[in-house]
Amino acid sequence: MRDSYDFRSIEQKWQKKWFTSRDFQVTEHSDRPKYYALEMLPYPSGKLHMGHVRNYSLGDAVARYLWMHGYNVLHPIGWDSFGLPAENAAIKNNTHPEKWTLDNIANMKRQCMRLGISYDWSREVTTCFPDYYRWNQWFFLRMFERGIAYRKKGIVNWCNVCQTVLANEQVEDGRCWRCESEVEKRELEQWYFRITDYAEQLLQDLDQLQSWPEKVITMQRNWVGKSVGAQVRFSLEGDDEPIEIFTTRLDTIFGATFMVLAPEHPRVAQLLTHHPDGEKAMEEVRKYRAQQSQIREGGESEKLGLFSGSYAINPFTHERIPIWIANFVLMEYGTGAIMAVPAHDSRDYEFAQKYRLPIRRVIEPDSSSGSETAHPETSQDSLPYCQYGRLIDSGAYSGLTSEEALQKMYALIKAEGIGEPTVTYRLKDWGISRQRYWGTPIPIIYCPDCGAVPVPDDQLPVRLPRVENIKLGVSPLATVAGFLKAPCPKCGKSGKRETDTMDTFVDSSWYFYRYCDPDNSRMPFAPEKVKYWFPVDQYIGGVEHAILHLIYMRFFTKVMRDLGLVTWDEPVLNLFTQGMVTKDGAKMSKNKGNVVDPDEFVDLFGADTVRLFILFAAPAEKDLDWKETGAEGCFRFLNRIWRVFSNYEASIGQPCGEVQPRTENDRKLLRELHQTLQRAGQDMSRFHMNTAIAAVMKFLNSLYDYDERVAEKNWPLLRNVFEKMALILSPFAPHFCEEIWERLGHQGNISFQHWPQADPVWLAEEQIEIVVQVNGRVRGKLLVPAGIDEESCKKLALEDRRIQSYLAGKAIQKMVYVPGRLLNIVVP
RNA sequence: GCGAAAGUGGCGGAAUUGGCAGACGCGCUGGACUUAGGAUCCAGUGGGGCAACCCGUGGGGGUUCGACUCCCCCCUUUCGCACCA
Repeated sequence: MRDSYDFRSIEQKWQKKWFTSRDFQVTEHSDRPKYYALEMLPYPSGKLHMGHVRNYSLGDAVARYLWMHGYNVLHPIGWDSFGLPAENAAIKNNTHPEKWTLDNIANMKRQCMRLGISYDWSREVTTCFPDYYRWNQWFFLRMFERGIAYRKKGIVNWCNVCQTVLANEQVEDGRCWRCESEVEKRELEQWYFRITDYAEQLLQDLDQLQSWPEKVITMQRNWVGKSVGAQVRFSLEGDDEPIEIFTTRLDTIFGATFMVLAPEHPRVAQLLTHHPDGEKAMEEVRKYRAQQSQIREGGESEKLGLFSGSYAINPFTHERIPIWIANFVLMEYGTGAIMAVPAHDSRDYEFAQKYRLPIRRVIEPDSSSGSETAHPETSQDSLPYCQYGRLIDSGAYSGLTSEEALQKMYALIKAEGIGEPTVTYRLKDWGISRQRYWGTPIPIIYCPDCGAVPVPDDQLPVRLPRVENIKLGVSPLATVAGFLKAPCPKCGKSGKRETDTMDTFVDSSWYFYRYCDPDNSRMPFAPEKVKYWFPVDQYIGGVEHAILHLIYMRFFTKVMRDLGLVTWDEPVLNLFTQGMVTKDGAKMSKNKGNVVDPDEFVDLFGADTVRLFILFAAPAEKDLDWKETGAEGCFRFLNRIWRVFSNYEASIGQPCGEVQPRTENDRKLLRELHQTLQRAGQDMSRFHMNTAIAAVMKFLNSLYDYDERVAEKNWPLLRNVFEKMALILSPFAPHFCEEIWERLGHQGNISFQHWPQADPVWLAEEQIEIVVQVNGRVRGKLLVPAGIDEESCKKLALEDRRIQSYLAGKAIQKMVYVPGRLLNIVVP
């Protein structure tokens, strides 16, 4: 790398300047319009990986680009610093989670600084500090007051080897991510957030998120999983207590030939007491339950079921139908019981075939609506038929369409009191309890008399006590006597603190509000500060957060709105999901040993090159394969600029007069410069960083061309060229551009200069090239004056010898003329 | 199985509204400068053919003067969901 520009000293110089003179610190007091650029806050796992570098390079390009457009840009960073990995690392390395975490933060902060990202470091938020997590507790208490935070028994993932609850994300293919033993389901008492109360809003307000990726919207919509249907009570034969089922296809109820309960359904045990061989049946049911509690390993497992011995009455046909218990019905969804309509549901059909249960067709394709080519259906082979259609063999409803029948049937069940139209959601309440140490203590004291009592606000934060020697199998906080015992805030009697901590997704649900007012000790944030900065104008992060984090933060904002803290429904206007950084096509992971360390490449090429390459190598939303030779190419590009700049520096270093193009070469270069400005600006506003950079590279080639063929250089022009190049490249390679900017005799941070606009005068070409086609094939090109009219252009084309040879005296059928573009001559 | 996105040179990728396919970069080939080149500069680089020219955007149809782009069918890959009643 001999002869390369001295990126080490240049980058150090500017980083020092930016951060000591606090160039990027912002306040709400500005006459510029505000812009909030946000990147997902990192988990401090040790060192930055290339995914972080990509995220922050993108965010920084956006932030600096907007500064140059006159905005007051908030661009903060923080650390999502509670969580399991810290605890695991502590156990493994015999250290403390706090030390491990703070060391990692220090290292990663150094790495961020080294990349020259324009963060406002005065707003750094660290979620494991009491001045942050006390507000988690504060939010918890507000939610507790409103019944949004509540305690209930729930099914959780339990690893018997590690003796702990696992988050869903920590269960991979039904096994514990650490010890790979099978995960069980356990019933435990846990704290929950009633996110289901917001299910409808979370769904509805997706419409406000016009510039979120379609993919994320779809994933969220599916996650909330709304189904419109009805709950219907089926009375039992010889039993007063009916069983309620949920269906979205009430129109098929005349075809309901049996009922199926989930193995966990509360009525199962009671029903089986009437079973001739109840013991054995119960044994079978336990098998199903055990099977269900393991998470199934992909694909559907075989449907198994047994007859309960009891019968229900179909409220529409008044027929008695057998009640079965089967492994394919889920207790968690709907009512845990279904009416089975084998003719019109593929699962019911499969089950009915296996156990030889009656199948009755009640819907047929609606030939009157739709383009259905009316096959004379021979019922058997076209079943199950799962679409809407027209009802048959359905009593008074026969002949109606599904839609018509549904409305009438909903009305009937309501009138008869046997059911009601219902909406169900897949979304479940958010279980936030973790039997772990490194997290926010839940601010609750259990009093033998008063029950679960909230810790009063003035006693916040409930500090996380220091626990040495964290062990498995023991809830760490329960081992700290000084923490565990606490007087009941209501009656003063001796009580016990909650020893569970909060899910770390709570921390990341509102951190971006805290950035607006990070030092507030009276409130999570001052509403007026948040009001100034919000909503987030651009959020950038990995698509892996499409569901959890991005739904939780939307939920939190809605709760905050209901608490009167904010006035909007949605916190983030625009979301951009970047692609992954891979190596040799595979996700980087320690196991595979293909992790690329950013530090190594910053050492080798400098931060500007690394940033440039990571934005250039692929469109930002797609996966990017890290290639060292590619990074070298970007390094070469910066060096090429540097080389030609160094040659000219003495002549253009100081302002040297007006730009006056004198020759055709001058004019050509100037035109190309302005075309580049145009292109780069357009591309950046569309997040097409790769093509924006390509445009500048292309321009550099023109500059080399100019350098080679023009002996008498136009210094004012070249000065202008370097100014503009430095400006448009500065969001990507800021140190490099600052240096050039300074050497051109300018003062002041280049990111606060105006983005250079293309001058329309120089965008207009005097001569344009018209493509001439014959029958759609390119047969020639004409250089014509820009304002040429259609007739002269056609005339020129027909006079062209080459074109004539293709026409060969044939009669012209048609000529298609696209002004400024092409002429297509059609001949037989 | 359902849903979404995507398939373009040796590779990463370009191509506002249908209008010169392959910008830009990597790699490769040749040359220059050099004791040297893994530095730099210049030239070339989709395939076939000496050439004129022909063929080329996963495959097959279609619409159009004109299709990477629009429509229909099929194949492949990636991602998401996965017994949701």
